Amino acid sequence: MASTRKTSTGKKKIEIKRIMNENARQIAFSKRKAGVFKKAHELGTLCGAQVAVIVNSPAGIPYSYINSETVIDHYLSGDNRTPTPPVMPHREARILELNKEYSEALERNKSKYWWDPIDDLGVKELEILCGAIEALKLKVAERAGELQLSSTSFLPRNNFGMSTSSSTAIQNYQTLNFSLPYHGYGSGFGLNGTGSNGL
Amino acid sequence: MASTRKTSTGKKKIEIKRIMNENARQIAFSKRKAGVFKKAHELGTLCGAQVAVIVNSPAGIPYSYINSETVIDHYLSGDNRTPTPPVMPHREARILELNKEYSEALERNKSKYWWDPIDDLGVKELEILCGAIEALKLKVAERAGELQLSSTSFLPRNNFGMSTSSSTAIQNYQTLNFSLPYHGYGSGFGLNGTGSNGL
DNA sequence: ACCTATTTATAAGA
DNA sequence: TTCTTATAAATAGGT
Repeated sequence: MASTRKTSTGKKKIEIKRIMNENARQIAFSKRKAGVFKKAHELGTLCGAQVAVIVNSPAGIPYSYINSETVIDHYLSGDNRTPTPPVMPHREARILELNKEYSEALERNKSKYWWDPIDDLGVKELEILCGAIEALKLKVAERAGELQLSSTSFLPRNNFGMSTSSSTAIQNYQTLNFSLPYHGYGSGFGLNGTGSNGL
Repeated sequence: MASTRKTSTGKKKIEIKRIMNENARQIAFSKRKAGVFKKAHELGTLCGAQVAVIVNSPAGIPYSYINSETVIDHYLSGDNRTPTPPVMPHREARILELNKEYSEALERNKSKYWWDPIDDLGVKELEILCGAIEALKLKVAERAGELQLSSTSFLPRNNFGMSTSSSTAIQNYQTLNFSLPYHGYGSGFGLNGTGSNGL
């Protein structure tokens, strides 16, 4: 031990309100986004829960963590046949395609955390996000069917009138994992130009 | 101080892998779900980021935290006029309706954290989730337009072919806050019957 | 639900 | 951005 010099004043308690200093806000965003993704990952892993986290930076850059052990396991297991449901709506078919594409993308990117920014998949990842959201919506629609939403007077506006008959067919294709960087689209959040953070 | 008896062996480090004990897994799910929601809330508040977290318990019960200071602030400010965009697609109109409904629901429920389970809003909240997902999808579609996805050969399957012309119109109506309990639908996760946790 | 020993996250600073 | 460190916050195991 060469020195015992104190190099930090340490963490201080802060109020949960908007950080007004722009630079400090950017730093907090980076750190805490990573923290939330990590916690979401742990929740999914420890408890077997499906988790989706989508964050838009103040400048509008989307990041996300979306997991589904079910989907990933299924595809990586090599069983790529579609389950041939009684009726396969286009929407579900599309999700299956996206899941497959993503599992392939996954294999090309082995980083410490697999939600780390991937530099050359912007368009594909956005596609996958579309699919993930579709999958979540299907899940909701499925549940809506269970709750018989359409019989409630509250819901003439409901346009998710899927029959519950397709529920079991999509059981194993709900969500998927990925991350969005889209750096280079920071429409003026005024930081130093290192750029890889993409706020 | 009547006693100095040690009442706990304290936290122990655990591996991030599925918790095999069902009861322990349920407890971890409850605690960590709250933790993730809180962290997501802090990220949004501190950094002004839009955040959406959706969690399905192992039994399929959906919970979510979705924030948008923009939307809530707008509606709570009393300016409920629609912005009258050049063309208002049905989908966007629907989101506006849902946002308004939710801001009203918010006022009726003041709990420590506003994503705490609300016991009698199941159907309405599910509706709102549909709207939130729609909003997220719009956001993605908007971004897809910016990236010119439709000109990419990769995307003949893209069915989000919105024109970018509506982007600015929906700028302030992207997301909203809420929480889903849906307790009482735990399809056999086999716990003691306290029930308020809703796994 | 509450307790508390520990681990983990993170605010400041370099 | 990445590292360090003091401190705040989260939480695993128990009651």
